[in-house]
Amino acid sequence: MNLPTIQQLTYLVALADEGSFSRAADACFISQPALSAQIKGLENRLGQQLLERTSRGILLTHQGVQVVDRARALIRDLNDLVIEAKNDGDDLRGDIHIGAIPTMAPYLLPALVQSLRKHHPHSQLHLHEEQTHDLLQSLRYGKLDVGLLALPIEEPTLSSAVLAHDPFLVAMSSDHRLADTSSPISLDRLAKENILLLEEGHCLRDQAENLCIRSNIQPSDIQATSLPTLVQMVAANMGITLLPRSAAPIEARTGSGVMTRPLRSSNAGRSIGLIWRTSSPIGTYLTSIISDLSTLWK
Amino acid sequence: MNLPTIQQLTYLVALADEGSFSRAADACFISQPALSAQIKGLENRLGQQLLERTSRGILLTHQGVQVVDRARALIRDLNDLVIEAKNDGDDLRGDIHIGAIPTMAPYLLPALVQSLRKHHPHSQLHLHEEQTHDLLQSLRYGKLDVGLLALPIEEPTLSSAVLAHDPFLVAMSSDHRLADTSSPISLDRLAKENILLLEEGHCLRDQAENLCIRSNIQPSDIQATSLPTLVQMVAANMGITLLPRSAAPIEARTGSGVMTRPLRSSNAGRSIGLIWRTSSPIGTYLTSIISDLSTLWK
DNA sequence: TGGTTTGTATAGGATTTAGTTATGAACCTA
DNA sequence: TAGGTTCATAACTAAATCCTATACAAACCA
Repeated sequence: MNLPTIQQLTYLVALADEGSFSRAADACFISQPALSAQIKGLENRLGQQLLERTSRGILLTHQGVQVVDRARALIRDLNDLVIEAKNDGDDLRGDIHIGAIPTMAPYLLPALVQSLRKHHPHSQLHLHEEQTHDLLQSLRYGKLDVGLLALPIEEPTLSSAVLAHDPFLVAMSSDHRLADTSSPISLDRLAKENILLLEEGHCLRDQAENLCIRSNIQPSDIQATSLPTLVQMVAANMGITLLPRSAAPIEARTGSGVMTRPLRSSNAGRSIGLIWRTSSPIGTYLTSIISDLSTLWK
Repeated sequence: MNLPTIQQLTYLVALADEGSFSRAADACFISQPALSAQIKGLENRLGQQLLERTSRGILLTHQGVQVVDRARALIRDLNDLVIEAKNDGDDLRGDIHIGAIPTMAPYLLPALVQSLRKHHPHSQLHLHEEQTHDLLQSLRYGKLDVGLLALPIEEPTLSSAVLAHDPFLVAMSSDHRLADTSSPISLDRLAKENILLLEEGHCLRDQAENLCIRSNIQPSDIQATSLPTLVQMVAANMGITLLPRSAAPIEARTGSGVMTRPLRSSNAGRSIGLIWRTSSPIGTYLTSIISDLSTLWK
């Protein structure tokens, strides 16, 4: 079915208000014949005579009155739609789905959430914890809007920004023989130690493993399913591990039975970054978040 | 402000429903580039990105969801408007203003009203009593939709139809010396009588007066303000008068003190007719009324 | 890894729609 | 009867809309 145009309805309303074709045409800033043609078109589409043309102006038929009433409401609603849509511009609204990898979520998400809530108080945040691979997939499919993970990630459809560098610390039980001081320790000293790693799938595992390989260190074949578990194993003196500095305040807090020492003359670690679809408008709104967090985590 | 088009909103809704430009374009029976262009235009008008274009289809932004919701409602309302307007075709609806001249209203309006209510039960009838001149003016200005009056009336913007012929009867007091029989009476016999007429302004007066002049009869200079008054004067034996046959059943009913005799070999009288603006759609609906009444009053 | 499918965007041209001015006929008013 | 209304019509122009063809990117699949 061929629907009437909003324009036609607008003209009809003007015609009803002004009471004559010529005045209505002036009010609409178009010529009188143009208005005549549009009204005629509207009457044709509706299959109804909406008004009587008299020598003195116009008279609305009963159908005309009905249509004008509804048209007014319709135009008002359409205006509302536009206003509403235009207002919706200064901050993000609605649901934002945030994903974070498990080795970052507990330690870094709180600050991200805080910053987002500060800048975009009208949005509802939803938090998800996924490993990098799944997180990227969810991002591509629109299940997530932003991801917090380790960079670099090179993907044509995704954009990312580094927030901070997250150096690795050596974590060991407080009883461990290397725990006599908290001064930097060189990588060589770890060669004889039993190095515990996370299980496959965690990008942190890959990063730590790579570091070991590059330093000719053979890691243990015991694998932990999560960072807290890993730290528990360290606390139980089953070995030592490489712990991101960002996790230390929580995992190696005083009383945890675990202590950390930085690596000497090495900036081994991971990059903490945000990632999002390039096509998503969220990119625009993330700049302030990024500057917030990179300051905080400097 | 440049409002979005209903078409653009329709396309947006289709896009939201189908999830991809190509499928939505198919559903709308247009090409995919055409749809792309329209959606782009809509986004421009709203100043908002409504959706993300991904390699796999589309994702609605938060603004997109909002706009789609409102757009659905708008399209539904517009459809309602069309359906409502189209349905409004089989019978008349709403207010119909009917005017009748005072010498017809009491006797003929009831049947007209009955017929209108039968054929157009959804309309509200409003009755007005005006003399011909004012009635025609009200008709032209749209204050009335139909008039019941004496024809012929030749006006370029008005159409009319004759319903019946309404012959004049001679009305006299039952005590009158002509009241000895109810057989036809010739015009000549009235020459010596005192003929009472209505006051100026009533078309019935003009018609009766013309008949008198043509027949060389001098009417009385006493004038009645209304037909019932005139009949009262006749009953009081102040003279006789010419009474339309349509008024007789009421004005000269048994017990009224008045009786009537037809005119011999004369079809003097008036034509009962309907009149309306040619430009008014009511003309279409009047045909059945006209056939009703012309049968009834044959 | 290369071909196919499935997405969207862009370019150029045809068509339709909406607008213009000019003009005309009917009517009101002075 | 002249002049100013009214709306309608005609002929033309401008712009919006849509088409086909093409490009290009990503996902899929053998």
